[in-house]
Amino acid sequence: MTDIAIHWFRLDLRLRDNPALRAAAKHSQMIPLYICDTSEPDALKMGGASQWWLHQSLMSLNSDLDDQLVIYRGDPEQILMDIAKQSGASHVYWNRGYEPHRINQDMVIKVKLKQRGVNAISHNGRLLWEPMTVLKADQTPYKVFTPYYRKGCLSAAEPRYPENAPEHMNCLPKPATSLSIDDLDLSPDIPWYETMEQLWQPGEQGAADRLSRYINEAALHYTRDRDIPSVEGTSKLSPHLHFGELSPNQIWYAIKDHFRDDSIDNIKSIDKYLAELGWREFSYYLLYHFPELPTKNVSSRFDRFPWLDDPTSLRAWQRGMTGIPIIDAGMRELWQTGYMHNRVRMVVGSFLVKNLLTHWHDGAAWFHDCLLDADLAVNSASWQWVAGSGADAAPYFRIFNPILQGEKFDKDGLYVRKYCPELKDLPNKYIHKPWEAPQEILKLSGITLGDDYPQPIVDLKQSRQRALAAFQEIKTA
DNA sequence: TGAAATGTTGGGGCG
DNA sequence: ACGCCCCAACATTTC
Repeated sequence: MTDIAIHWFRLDLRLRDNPALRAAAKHSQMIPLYICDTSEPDALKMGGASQWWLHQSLMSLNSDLDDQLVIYRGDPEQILMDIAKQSGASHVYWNRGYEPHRINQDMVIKVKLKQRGVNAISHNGRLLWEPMTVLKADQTPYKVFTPYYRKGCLSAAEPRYPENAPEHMNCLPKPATSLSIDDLDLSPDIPWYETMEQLWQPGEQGAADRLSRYINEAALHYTRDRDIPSVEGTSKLSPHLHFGELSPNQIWYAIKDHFRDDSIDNIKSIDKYLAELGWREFSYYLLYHFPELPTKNVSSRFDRFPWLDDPTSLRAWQRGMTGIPIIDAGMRELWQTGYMHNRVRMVVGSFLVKNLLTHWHDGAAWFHDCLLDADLAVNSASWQWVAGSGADAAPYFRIFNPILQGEKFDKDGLYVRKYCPELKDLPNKYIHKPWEAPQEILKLSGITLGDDYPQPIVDLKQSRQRALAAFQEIKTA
């Protein structure tokens, strides 16, 4: 009798610590399968940068699988059904997703496969603590991060220790109908990704390299360096994590094991970093328990918030042409590299939602389009956090002053000068507020405001007042 | 994982 | 020497 299993790769593009893959590999033969899902809702369609990453990551995975990766495009339900039938597979394995449409899709597929006598088995390959297992004493979900993390997660059972890659994978010959990675048409025609190629190495090996570099070079100084965008003070693992090129478990234990015997001073940095993984978990948790997170304000009083709809200022923000250096540097970093430093993400988010009174949906959509690490759960939860409409969100009146943020975290203007080179000759005193520079200094620096670099599109003080006034309108209930 | 406005304190200049 | 004022530095409150 046949003993064939399918492993359905999704956001778990790795061989190591992949529970579903391990389970599939135990069968005498297996089919490693990737499906380019055309049934996804629009809001989830990948932006260009993410597509480029996916292309690279699939290349890497396929190479690790000795060119055995089977690829199709279409509706996963149909494709899985067809392949199971043609191959005679008795089992299908995958790692669970937590996005509402994926939960739904998985449920439907499970039922249909079972109707055909095929076992469908899902594993946890994505989270340290799965959302359905973490509840308050009264069986309702947490709404505040700290108790969620401390009581709900850290005091619960320890996360799974990472597993090795399967020892053997006996892959069924690849069917002739399998597409090639190029057939998926993920790589853009215009090679705008050349900058990204310099900065990133998608795939399981790239993820492992990035993790060990972080552990060896930055982890001990995380609390000191993490807010300084001109310094490599963060791990930059987010795109790798999104595509599942490594699991949070691998990060968690690589760090815990490596710094096991370290002194109390260093533990601060370690715990702070691990808590950031906790925020990622919290985002997935919120999305699971509040499936409308991507579109609906968690705090419903924001439904009445008087957002402005001004395409001109939105576009200035998107293109990094607001006239406020730290904002423009961040938005240009995003556009050029597919990434933005976390501190700057908060500052540009606050600016869009508060100083420009733009709905957080617009910010989330642009980030989703441009980020290599675009992730529905994290992106939605983070924008609601910035906007003040989320669970355990930043209070609305916490409005960042981009000048002060710049002066505090980019003191010498290194970050601004890198992404706004037209400002590079301004002295530090004015690098975060060129409009306050005396004429002669602007002239010496080769800048004509409104020509080489924009005048600020809003007055920071006035727009701050306007935001506070707008917030007053929705304050009751 | 703020910022600005307002309040308080204490050292030093000065009549 | 003393009290008064100024104001920087820090603390608290408010948004």
